[in-house]
Amino acid sequence: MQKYLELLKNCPLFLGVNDDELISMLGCLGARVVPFAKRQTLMEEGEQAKELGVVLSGSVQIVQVDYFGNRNILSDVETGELFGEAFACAEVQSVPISVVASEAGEILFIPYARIEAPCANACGFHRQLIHNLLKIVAAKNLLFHQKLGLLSKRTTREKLTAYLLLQAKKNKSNRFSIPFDRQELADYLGVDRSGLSSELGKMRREGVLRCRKNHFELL
Amino acid sequence: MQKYLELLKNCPLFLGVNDDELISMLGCLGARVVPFAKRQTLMEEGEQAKELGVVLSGSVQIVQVDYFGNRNILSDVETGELFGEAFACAEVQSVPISVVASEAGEILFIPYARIEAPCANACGFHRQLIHNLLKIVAAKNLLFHQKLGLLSKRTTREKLTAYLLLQAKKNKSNRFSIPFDRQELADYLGVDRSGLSSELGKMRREGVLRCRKNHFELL
DNA sequence: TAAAGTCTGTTGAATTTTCAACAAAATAGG
DNA sequence: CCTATTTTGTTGAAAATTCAACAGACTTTA
Repeated sequence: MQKYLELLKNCPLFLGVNDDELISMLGCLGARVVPFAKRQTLMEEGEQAKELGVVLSGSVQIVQVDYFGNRNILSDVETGELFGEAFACAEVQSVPISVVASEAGEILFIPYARIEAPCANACGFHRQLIHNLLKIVAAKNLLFHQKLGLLSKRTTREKLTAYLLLQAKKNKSNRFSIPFDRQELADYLGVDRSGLSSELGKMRREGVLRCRKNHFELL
Repeated sequence: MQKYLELLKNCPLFLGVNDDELISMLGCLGARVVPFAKRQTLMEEGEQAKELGVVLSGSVQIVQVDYFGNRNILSDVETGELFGEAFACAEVQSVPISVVASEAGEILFIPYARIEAPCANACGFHRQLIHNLLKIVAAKNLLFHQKLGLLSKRTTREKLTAYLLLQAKKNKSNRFSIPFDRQELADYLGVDRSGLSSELGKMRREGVLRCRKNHFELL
């Protein structure tokens, strides 16, 4: 846990929390660190969402798989970010998604009940955490708006360029890496992988794009 | 305002608020009622989101329009529901959507700053409202997950049937009305209107569906 | 009630996507 | 360092979507 203190201090969930308090707070919250391997499932569709997860290292993806086995990647969660918080806050009985590790690492799981209810020690930070959570969940709403904007585009080309422009903006640079391989990007954009590859080839030939593996440059 | 008290008491935003308190609370919050006409824009893309809206009567749609004029309907907001709350909570400088009335009615606008900050009178309900907001925003996240599930389907037929099944489930009945005309439904599902119409015709001929105007029955 | 306007369903052609299959390139593991 | 596996790019054919155009049904309003 000690080695992640710096990360946690900068995590939006703990914004405004005194550095000294952080450790005792984590104890009060009943937080626990869980290591995981690549491809491991951290939260299964249908489960009850009692905890939220903070990615301490590695990365995870939020995925849905429909009746016919089509994978839909809803989002990618990087170090310092949260997952499952919306389901916990909404107190859903059955989460509609699975969380799968894309890179091995460690998660900090925090029982939501401990965040929500003022505890026996009358810790003062619950109010702050709830405020932070509200802002985080609201910000995720914005991300969903963005993603809906991508998926509502009609062609692979439009989806792809809109996605790449968003990434460039997010990274404040025309050169950036994406957290997906080709198949994952296709599942994220809701398009066919081969069509995506061929569209990338076309853009390369048109000279608007350079890419190698998951590193891209817009020209 | 008086005539909407019953509605507001059942509004998730005011869950747990004492009936007597409601009136004085609304005053303390600086809430104001605004009437609007059909097709009127209630919130414009690019604005700062300082207020959230509660639909008292009528209904509104959350829409995005891209560079080429393609309309994307993100959601439909009915009586008693909220809009703009996520942008207010996330304190965004520029909302990425517009809110347009689909039916004339009235809105209760509430400045978010008044909800968030404990007021001079030290009203006790701020904590409760924040909790309610958190749950509401988290629940909207779930709705977005659903919509992403729809949009990630590859064919018009799949999107349409998934949407109709969701509506049937939501209404707990195979007979239900939808809040969209054909063009709006197409813009909601991200498909071509004529293709949607023709798919509906096909389903009718297959005998799996009956529909007239915006009333549907699944067989 | 008539006229104007809007909404819906149909059509066929052009475009785009999906699907399946394969080979080259890259990666991982022993 | 070599082999097995995974990832990526390409292809062509089949399927589906989009687009534009139009006519009939339905609404609105004058």
